[in-house]
Amino acid sequence: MPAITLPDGSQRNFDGAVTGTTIAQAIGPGLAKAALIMVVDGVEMDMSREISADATVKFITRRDEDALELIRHDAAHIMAEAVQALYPGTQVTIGPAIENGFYYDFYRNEPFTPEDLPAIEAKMREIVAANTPFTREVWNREEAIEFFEKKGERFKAELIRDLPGGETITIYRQGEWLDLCRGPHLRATGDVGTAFKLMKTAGAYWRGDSKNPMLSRIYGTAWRDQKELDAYLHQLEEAERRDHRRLARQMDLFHIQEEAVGSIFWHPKGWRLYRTVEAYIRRRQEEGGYEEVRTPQLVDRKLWEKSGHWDKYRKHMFIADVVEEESTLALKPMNCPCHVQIFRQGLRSYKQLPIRMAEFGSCHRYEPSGALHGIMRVRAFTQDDAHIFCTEDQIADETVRFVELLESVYKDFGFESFAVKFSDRPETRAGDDEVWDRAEGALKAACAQAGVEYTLNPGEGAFYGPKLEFVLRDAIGRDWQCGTIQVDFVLPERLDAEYVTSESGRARPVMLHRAIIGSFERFLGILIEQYAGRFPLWLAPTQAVVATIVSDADEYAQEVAAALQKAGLAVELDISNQKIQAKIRDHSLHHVPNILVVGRREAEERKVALRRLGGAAQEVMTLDEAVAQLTREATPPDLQRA
RNA sequence: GCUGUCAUAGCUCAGGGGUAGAGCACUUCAUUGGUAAUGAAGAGGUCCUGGGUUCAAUUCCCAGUGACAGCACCA
Repeated sequence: MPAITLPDGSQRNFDGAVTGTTIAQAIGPGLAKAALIMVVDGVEMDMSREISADATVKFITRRDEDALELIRHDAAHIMAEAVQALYPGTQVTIGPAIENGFYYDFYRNEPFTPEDLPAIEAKMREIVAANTPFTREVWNREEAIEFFEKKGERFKAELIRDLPGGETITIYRQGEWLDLCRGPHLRATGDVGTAFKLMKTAGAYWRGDSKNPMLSRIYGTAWRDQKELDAYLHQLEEAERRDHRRLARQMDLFHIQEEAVGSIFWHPKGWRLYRTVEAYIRRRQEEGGYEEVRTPQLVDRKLWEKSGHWDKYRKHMFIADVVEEESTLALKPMNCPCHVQIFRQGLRSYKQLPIRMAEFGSCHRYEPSGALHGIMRVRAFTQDDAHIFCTEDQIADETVRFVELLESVYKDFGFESFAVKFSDRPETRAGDDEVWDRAEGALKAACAQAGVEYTLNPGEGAFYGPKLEFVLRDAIGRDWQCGTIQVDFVLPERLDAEYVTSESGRARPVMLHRAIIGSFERFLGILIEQYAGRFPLWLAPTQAVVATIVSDADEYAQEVAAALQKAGLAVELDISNQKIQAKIRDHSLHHVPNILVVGRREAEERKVALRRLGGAAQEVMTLDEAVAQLTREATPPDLQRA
């Protein structure tokens, strides 16, 4: 006699076991029609499942956000059925719901191409229209393996074989077609609805391992209704407009070309943006007790051998052989070994710690060609790198200080929210477990002290220590690691860094590797997308354009531009033979934040008509006022606070 | 690196076995205008590179390079 408690607190009693469908019907015909799935004591279950004990039950309908994942998961199944119907011999593997949609990985000699998608999508719509019920079956493990092997589905068989011993093996059937699946599922294929679309094909390794065969993946998107789907597709188009590669061309910030793949040619405007960010970070770090250094680009392989990088990353290093000598140099892929060399000059005392050594370090890494992405992932980049040499006791305080600085910097750049990941020991690593226990423990304690909430990223730490990653998201929804802090007990040992203790003994410092923005290239890419090119004034590559209405005002316009330039603003002069409308349009399209319009009237009165980007109104003021106002507005946020 | 797609004017793109086009940008001329496109004329191409097929290749085939998407990688 199960008593079912509903979300509103009310209870209903049934004689004997009941299905979700029965409960929903008892509550009302509307719910019975709408309920896609039930949640029993927090566990999602098919509507057809029976409940025989007391339980708390709620139902998920199309109105619930939670329905999205179910719809997407079912859409993946339906896609798999469609594919196998159209392309016999294709093997199924896995097909989960993901953010905004779903995918399914297939094994097939001929990979799927975009041309295949319309037919598959059409077949899917047929299956949805048929509204075939999903039914759940519990199978015996051995029989399931045998069944799939007989069918030639070796990937499925492997999946079942690898399921943990006690796991119930469930099969979901939709008409003739069936798949191994944990469930739960919607009631029938029709519940998926019609708001879905197949998006693209791609290769993906079986079980995410490049040693395994490559599968053919099809991505789709699915939503609760057409409106949501349209909104999503529209959002994708908008994101494309924010793409930093496109904006860089449009705004003349930088370019990349074949002769220097993965390296950036910074144009004057892009470089100005770069220097503005660099100057800002330099000020913030000086204020934060860092000392800036500069270390060599080319360093003998002996140092990389000692640090362990040669062993692990040699394939990703640019090597320079010297004909005249018997030496092999490498372009530095990172700065830490060099910073240790500075630390090692002379005797260090415990009284000097912590030492915060910063460098805008230019690094080169031979990134795999497929990893390159605009300015976000390159082969030559500059980090806002620093290493904090400190004692074990100082780790927590230094981490707190760092996190505070990072949060303040991100806020100044307009990033209010970002993800934090804690990456712990990887499989191949330097240092024994005791050292890793200490390093991970110290970093966790520091997080607690700093009030940092993170998600765990198991096994993703650096080879020498655990790390916190600060992740920002680009316009297309891709996540990028920018900031990081890493606890390292290993390199000081390998590179023999030590200091004199209060007892006049010798001890190893701990190294904290840390970066706030990470690489300038990546951060600027994200910054461009974040603002869609419409930067706040202090970051704008062109802060103002002086545009004339008539050529009689040319001379005065030059004077205005000179005055702004003298005040430190990035200003351009437009005395071209164009109508003012055309000039406004042109500079607005290039996201110039301020246009100072001068005509005969302004020239006579020594005024300017200031027009803000996107605004229709203009404000007439004297030249002096304009200079003062724009200078004030263009002051970087840290200097405004000072 | 792997799988797929793509590569034509500065940019965005159309085209197609018989040496090529549009819009924007650019140059020149006319126009001196009041807040998101003044008009006209002109210039601009090794159709990514190298092979092959063909009477003929920018177009078809093969290879390379690069870009894009995803996967793998990311000290």
